[in-house]
Amino acid sequence: MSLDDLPTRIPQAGPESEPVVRRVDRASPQADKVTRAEELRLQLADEIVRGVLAPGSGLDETDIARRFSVSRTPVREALRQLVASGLVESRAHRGAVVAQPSIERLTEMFEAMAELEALCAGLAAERMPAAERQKLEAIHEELRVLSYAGNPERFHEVNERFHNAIYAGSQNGYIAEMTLATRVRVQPFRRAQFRNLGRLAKSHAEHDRVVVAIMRGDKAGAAAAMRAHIELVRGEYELYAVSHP
Amino acid sequence: MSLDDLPTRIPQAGPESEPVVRRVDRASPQADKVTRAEELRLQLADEIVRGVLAPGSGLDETDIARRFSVSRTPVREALRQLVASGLVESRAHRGAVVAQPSIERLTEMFEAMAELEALCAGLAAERMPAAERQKLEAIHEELRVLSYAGNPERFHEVNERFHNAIYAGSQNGYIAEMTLATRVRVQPFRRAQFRNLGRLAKSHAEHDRVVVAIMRGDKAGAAAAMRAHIELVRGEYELYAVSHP
DNA sequence: TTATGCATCTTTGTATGCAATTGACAGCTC
DNA sequence: GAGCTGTCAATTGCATACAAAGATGCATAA
Repeated sequence: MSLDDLPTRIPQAGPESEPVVRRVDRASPQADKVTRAEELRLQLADEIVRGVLAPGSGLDETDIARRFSVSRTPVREALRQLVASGLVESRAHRGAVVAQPSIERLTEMFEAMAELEALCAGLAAERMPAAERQKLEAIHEELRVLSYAGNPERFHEVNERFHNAIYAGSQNGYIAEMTLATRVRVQPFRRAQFRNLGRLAKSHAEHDRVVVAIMRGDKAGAAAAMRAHIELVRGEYELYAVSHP
Repeated sequence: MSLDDLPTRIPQAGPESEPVVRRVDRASPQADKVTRAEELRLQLADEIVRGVLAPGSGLDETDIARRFSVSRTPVREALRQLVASGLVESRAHRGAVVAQPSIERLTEMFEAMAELEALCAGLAAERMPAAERQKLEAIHEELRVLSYAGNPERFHEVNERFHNAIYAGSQNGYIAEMTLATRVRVQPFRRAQFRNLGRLAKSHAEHDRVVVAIMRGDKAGAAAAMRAHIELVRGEYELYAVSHP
């Protein structure tokens, strides 16, 4: 599963400042895929992850084709790739819908995410280069400020950078991609999370334990702290799921 | 990423004996997809995993279409899905080839596999129901016999069942699928592994530590033993990779 | 009134033709 | 002779037409 081109990218260790603003982030060594199918896939994935297309929504090939002014062929290819990535489900001759996992499945996905993120945190504690550690601390500090400011959207954005930095810290691109893919798949079901403002400060406190452990090179501690963090996040979700059945 | 339909299936906890022999194992609740694209995908995936299509082989749409007596459309869809699953790589307008990861990438994948299998083993030690534990022991015993008999093909087959039983033992379908997907992706690069006959007995000895720990409910021990096992497997691979550059 | 079967209709699956992009090779210039 | 450029062939990407499989709704019978 190549996740090089999922909506959210894992920042690499290279220079932070990008000289040019591009419509789509295409810094990966793997060259651009400027096909319509690819653009559609990115667009649809983005809409699913951002909640514009709610879980369960029907994805009519003809509708989508009309909407983007292309034929059904690239739409079909995009949908197939989304099916493979788990964001979309489809059955032969019965159309495709935005994936709507069962509660049991979501529980499994959260458990997997906790374990994967814990793995990344543990590996990061062992291996993360000094420069990356400093950047992680900087992001963490940014989150501290934002947790006071109480801006959920911005917090969410920087929070993603925080987690991505830890994925990259594992120094294992494959594990980082799996972890990100799991996060992306869970994303549609945790949108409203940071609406709860008290959550921001709590989240920062949990992050703090993770960062301290990583800085200290404490593998087990970092893994445990991250696992706890994700499990608390999952707890918040359950409240949400129950109140919105 | 839905792996419900990868060439190798994770056996569930249900009754072992299947009353009817089917061409393709389709016991999943998710109904059959009897489209040509789907058949092609399974067929091609199988050929890649079995080594019939070597890494780096070109996958010409027209050739494949002729070979299977279909049009290019289902071929394209099958290839797209294989790209998404990681077994195939493709660049726009330049065709598709069987995935040929770099040594670095393969190292990452093996590390991921070690961690995922260790995770499964640990969870299995905690959660596996008694009936499944007994089946695991039975498979382990089967492997013991086969390690004497020295039949690499059969050993390989039962070995897969052994690992699949542990994936299922995690009681987490999502983690089991990720682990299996990783195994499948690595598969083309470890074909010749059990040619080395001495490896069979060693493998069984390593498995033994895993099984004992699982039976004892020793989470950490099971994880550690499995991690060690996979890392040894990786060691064997490196020898193979070096001698066949 | 309800259930069942048939007809039709919508939607997806497949085939095929054309357009666009790429990589190579030949010919030209320096 | 080396390097560049333009043209060409091969292959993929996209569009459209047609076929097939579910879904829907109505009619009819119990």
